[in-house]
Amino acid sequence: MSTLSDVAQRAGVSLATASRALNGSPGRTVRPELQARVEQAARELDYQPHAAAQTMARGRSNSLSLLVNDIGDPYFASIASGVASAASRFGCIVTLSSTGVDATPRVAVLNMLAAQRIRALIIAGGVATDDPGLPQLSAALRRLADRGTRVATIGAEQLGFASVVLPNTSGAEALATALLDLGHRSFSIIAGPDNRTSSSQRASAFADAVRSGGGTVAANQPSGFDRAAGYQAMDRLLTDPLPDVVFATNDLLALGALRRLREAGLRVPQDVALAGFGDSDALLDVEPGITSVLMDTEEAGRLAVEMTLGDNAQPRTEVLGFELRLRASTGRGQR
Amino acid sequence: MSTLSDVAQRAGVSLATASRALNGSPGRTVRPELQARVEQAARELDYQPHAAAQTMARGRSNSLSLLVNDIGDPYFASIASGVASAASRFGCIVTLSSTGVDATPRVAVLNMLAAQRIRALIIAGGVATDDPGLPQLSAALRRLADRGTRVATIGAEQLGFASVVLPNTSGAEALATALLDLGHRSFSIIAGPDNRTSSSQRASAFADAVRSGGGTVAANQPSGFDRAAGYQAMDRLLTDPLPDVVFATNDLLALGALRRLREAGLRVPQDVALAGFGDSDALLDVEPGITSVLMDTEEAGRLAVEMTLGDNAQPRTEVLGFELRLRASTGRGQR
DNA sequence: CATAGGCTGGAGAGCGCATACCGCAAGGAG
DNA sequence: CTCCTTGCGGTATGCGCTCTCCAGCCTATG
Repeated sequence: MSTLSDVAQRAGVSLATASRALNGSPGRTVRPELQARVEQAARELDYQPHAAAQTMARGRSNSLSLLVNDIGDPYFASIASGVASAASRFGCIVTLSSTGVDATPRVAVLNMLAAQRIRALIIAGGVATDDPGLPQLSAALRRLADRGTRVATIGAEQLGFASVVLPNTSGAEALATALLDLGHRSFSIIAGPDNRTSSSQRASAFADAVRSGGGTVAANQPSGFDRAAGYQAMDRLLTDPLPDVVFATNDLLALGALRRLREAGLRVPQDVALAGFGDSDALLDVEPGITSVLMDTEEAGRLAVEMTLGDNAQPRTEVLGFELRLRASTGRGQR
Repeated sequence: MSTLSDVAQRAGVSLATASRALNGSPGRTVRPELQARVEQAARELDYQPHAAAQTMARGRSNSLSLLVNDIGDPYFASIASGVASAASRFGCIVTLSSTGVDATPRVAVLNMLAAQRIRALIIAGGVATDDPGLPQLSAALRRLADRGTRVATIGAEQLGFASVVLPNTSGAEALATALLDLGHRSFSIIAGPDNRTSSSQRASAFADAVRSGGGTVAANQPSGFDRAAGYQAMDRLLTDPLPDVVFATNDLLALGALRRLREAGLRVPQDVALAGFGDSDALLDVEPGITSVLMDTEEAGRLAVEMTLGDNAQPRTEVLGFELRLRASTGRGQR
């Protein structure tokens, strides 16, 4: 493993010159001839800079860290994709932590990341608003930020950092309006856990929009955020007369509900219409097509990177766009 | 930002003692009283070790790197999930690179990783066997390995490193046998690109097993590896009389084919049976259920970590298990 | 022709930590 | 009671690099 001083020696220059030639130095230049000699020496020795040494000498690292609930979840995977591509444009190494939803393991991870002196931290995925570890998580985050790590969150603006805000409210409103326009009048909401801001935001914005548009919304029971929860929630809804539309606050819930409907022999949208939120890839192959609100999650990742690494002063929060995807599952309003 | 020497000073001990108290030292112990004093001082100062400095002093880092084609793809996301959880058990930081399928950008990434002096590298996802950048990729990989990085691959055993081998051959054989047992006789294969080993392995193993079981296999045309490719391949198949079964070498191809079949008004499995490979989550919500070969990709990630970080001498290659998932899409053989 | 000022190369001081080595004290064996 | 061993704390070196400071040269200017 050759070092910079090997390169310098071989090129017949000083360590300082070799460093300047290979990695540049603000406001300094190296005579082209020496520059070339150094570069050739580096090539001949197959020199690779030692990132840790650079980090130490420079006093800052070039790694960015992404914290997600579950990297196996397509939602987070898609964010990771955006983060990875954007970070590579900044020459940053991306480190990944998949911590689950609880606050406590996150605190542990944050401490490891503090040791890394990471340049930026992006947190995707919320924590339950009533998680007992929340104060410690906030404190750990605050410490990181105080020490120079730029923090941004995606869909967790309540933490008080730069944030990509999901179009929960605007998207849910737009969806509700569109469904009313289609002629639907009675709605049930499968809301997911009520201690997760994104699902409760979607649910309440949807309900408000429906009511102010003259529709009715049935009370709903909190649950999980995945297919199984959707299945169970739908199961409970089956005991009462069905509404025109079941709105699930995310796609997985909607898919779980769909499964229960199929098992009950009910047709979508003839017997009941169904809508989700997120328009994740999981909807791609389902028949009938499920109405949903498309969020460009890759773009969310990109924006978050931009907010932390971009040099131009970025706004502290940025609202992600959305697109309504009206599909067969909500019919054409001829009901 | 307090340093170890701050801690030592506050605790009234030397730097060395503080280091030993906080991070241990092989074969050395610290008197319990001093140990406690150091720990308290660290707590009071909110001391965090400087990972780069430790890396430098120790001469090795504790980061593991995962290289995938596309982290947004559920297959890779699932591997990443396994890798992340296993790596955290080893106290390793995971860095993620999502490089696409081409060899050349991978070489660039490998150079960055070389600078990181990473402890282990896990490569998931193959490269085309005829990629012009392949020799350079091999060379870069070899250099990394020579410098002490432990390399493992998932589904790319041809690179010559420790490897988790996908059950392409055994799984495809088992599937073919099962389909023959169901009474199917004529098969078409949607094989994906023929320069990707996993798809060509599955295709040829499947074809061999079918033939030796008395069935017939139609020649197939290479294509991509995603839904669009499956759609187009199915489109071409529609011009000829349909076989009993269409086997796609991965699930996304199968889903693309399914879409084309639906558009053509053909029913699965009544008009034609359909099978995929991988049993990814994408199949979860599709009706009818698609027969596939389940691979535990999370486990693959875990195994790869074990092979690189585990201290006990690991076998150089490990074959991933599989499970046949026979579902409605291949009928019950009453045809 | 003298001198200021820009350019560029080199010397050297750290960055924060682990660890080899040294020294001292206490305890056991002879 | 002495000598050797063992246990443990401290000192100091160096990991590989960046960057500040200084010195030399060359050019421009009065």
